[in-house]
Formats: sequence, structure tokens, C-alpha cells
Amino acid sequence: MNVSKTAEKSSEKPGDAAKGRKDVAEVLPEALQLGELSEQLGYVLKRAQLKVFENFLRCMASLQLTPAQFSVLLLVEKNPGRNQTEIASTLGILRPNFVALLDNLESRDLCARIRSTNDRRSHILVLTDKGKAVLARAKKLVATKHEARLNELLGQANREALLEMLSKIANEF
Amino acid sequence: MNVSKTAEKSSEKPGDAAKGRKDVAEVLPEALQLGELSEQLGYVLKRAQLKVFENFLRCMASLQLTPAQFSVLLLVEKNPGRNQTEIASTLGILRPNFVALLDNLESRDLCARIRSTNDRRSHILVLTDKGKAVLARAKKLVATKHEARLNELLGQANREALLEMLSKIANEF
DNA sequence: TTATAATTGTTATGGACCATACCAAATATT
DNA sequence: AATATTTGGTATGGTCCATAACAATTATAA
Repeated sequence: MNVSKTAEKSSEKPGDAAKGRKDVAEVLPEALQLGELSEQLGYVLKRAQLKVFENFLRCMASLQLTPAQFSVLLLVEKNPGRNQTEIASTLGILRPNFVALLDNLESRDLCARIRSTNDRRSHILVLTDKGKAVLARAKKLVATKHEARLNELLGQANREALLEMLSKIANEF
Repeated sequence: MNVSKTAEKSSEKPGDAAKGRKDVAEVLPEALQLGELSEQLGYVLKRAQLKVFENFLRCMASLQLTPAQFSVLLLVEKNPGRNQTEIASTLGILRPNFVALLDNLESRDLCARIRSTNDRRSHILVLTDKGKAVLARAKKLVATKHEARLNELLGQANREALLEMLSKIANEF
């Protein structure tokens, strides 16, 4: 790293460096002080979110499902017969950006677009048999590897309290 | 954000003269069932994070500071005399991506790069007077408009519990 | 010492994600 | 019938994130 002798320089500008203890071990780069940063909700929230997504991707590596893809499968399973616009908007995904996402899932035979007979503009979304099977396996992985990790880290009660607070923020902030 | 826009159509005064109107044959509620999605930590976490960042940006509109820029100013203030690599890596920002961010802050005269005399490769980062002033105002805005909103939504105790849990996730997940 | 390796800031570049404008087909409204 | 709206889609640009590579500088090895 940088420091080899930075702190033991005999000629130091007064008031600039040398914040305090530096008697020994100046070979180690001192960790920075996070300060008020660790109290900033947005900062901690973002960091936590990245870690959770990272862990999610690891857990789903065998199924190659991203959080967004998983959420689409979940929502389509729970709401069969809905069209792209409805599924996308519920997830906060803009319709143009939803196209490629669906193309991917459809190319992997996980879900299918079906022209609606009522309204021939819209595409009804359904899970294929393979999609249902993959989703079932995905749920199992998430439960046993992902969410379980949370419980062991926070405890069941805290985990539920956390989810409730986050939902409140997501819905009422 | 992107919210559902259903139900607006039906916001008509009841008792109006019978005009063609919607055939009520179609099922009334268009709201989709979130189902297990609302129990997925990653989903709720991401949603909450977006809302918090959105609110942060609104609060900081007068100062034109993004969460990332704010975190840099905070960290530089707390750790004067550090170089770009140290500040960036502490924030989880890759050095190449940190350049443009700093260019922005420097062009606005909020912080400055100073060639280190010890190691002429590195740039020491410091806040300018204007940077200190802006950061002070930013802190006030965040405290009174942003974090205060959280307290009124969750309560002081819950807010602290939330931060602690998120920190735990960010550090130990 | 000199030759080689490592570090720092930087540019260039590509991918993922997000947002807007626009289009054709189909439907709804007037 | 004329017009407006909706749906899925394309094209496009912006932002963020990640990697490779480079010049200048410093550290290390021979």
C-alpha cells in the first residue's frame, strides 16, 4: 500500500498530518473513519441491499436467476393471465425495459407470451411447466440458503421487524 | 416512481346519468397480488432504498448533491489528507469511476486535489471552504428534512434498530 | 546501482439498468 | 368515421459499475 514511511517522516507540516497515535505500526494503513456516514440511512441501506443481492445471486447461481427475473416469475405465477404492462408496472419496471427481460425468460422456456383473445394488442403471461419447476426450485434455494441466512443473523423476530419497517419505508416514505 | 394507475378511471361521481360507461362485467380489482414477493428481503430492500434515495435527492435539490457526492464530502471532511484511492475504496467506488465524480466536485469548487509531497503519484483530497460550507448546509438539510422523516415514520427507537440491522447485514452477510 | 514490479490517477470501453420518445397494430372514444 | 388511447416493441441516451491498459512515480530485487 502507500505507507511505508509516511508517518515517520521527520519533517511534517504542522497541523496537516499526524492526527495522533503513531508511535508504532506505521506500516499499516490506518482505516478511515466512517464518521456520520455510518448513521446515514441511505448509505447503510444501499450497502445492505448490495450485499443481499450479491448473496441472492450466489444462492441462485445454479438456476441463473437474477432478483428481477425471480420477481417476475413469482408475480406471473401468482397472477396468471395478466399482460406485460400489468406485471411490469407492478414491479416498477418500465414497459420498454421489460421486453428484453421477458425475451430472456421466454428464450429459456420459463415463461410464455400468449396473444389475448379479448384484446389482441396484449400479451398474456404464463409460466411454462419448466418455469414452474424452476421457480419451485428457486423458492427452495431462497428459503434454505438466502432467507435462512437472515434468520441466523438477525433472529426470526428481528427479521420480521426489519421487513415491516422496510415495507413501511417503501410504501409511505 | 412508477405506481399503478388503475382505479382512476372509475373515479366518477356515482349517480351520474347512465352513459355507456364501463361494463361492470369485467372483474373489478385490477390490483395484482404481490404474494411471496412482499416477503422477499431483497425486493423490499431495493424498493425502500429507491424511495430513500429519491427523498434524499428531493431534500438536496437546492444543493444539487447526490447521495454519492454527499458521502464523499462527509468522508473527506472526516479524513483529511487521504488520497483518492483510500476515499474511493472506503466507499466501494472503483478508482476509475471515482475520477468523474471528483472532477464534478472539484469543478464546483467543493473539494480539491493536492499533489502529495511524499508520494507524487497520489492526490490528497481536501474540502474547500465552500465545500465545508455546503456540506454543513447539506447536513442540516439531511437532518431536518430527511432523517427526521424517518423518525416520524418509524419512531426513534425503531429507526435505530433498523440502522443496526442494516449495518449488520452490510457487514456480515 | 539498475532492472523489475507495484501503485496512483487516468482514459477508454463495455455491460447492466433506467428513462424518454416514438412507432404500428389494435382498441376505445367521440 | 375520425380521433384518441393502449399495448408491445424499437431506438436511443444517461448513469452506474467493472475491466483493461497506460504514463508517471515509487518500491523492490538482482
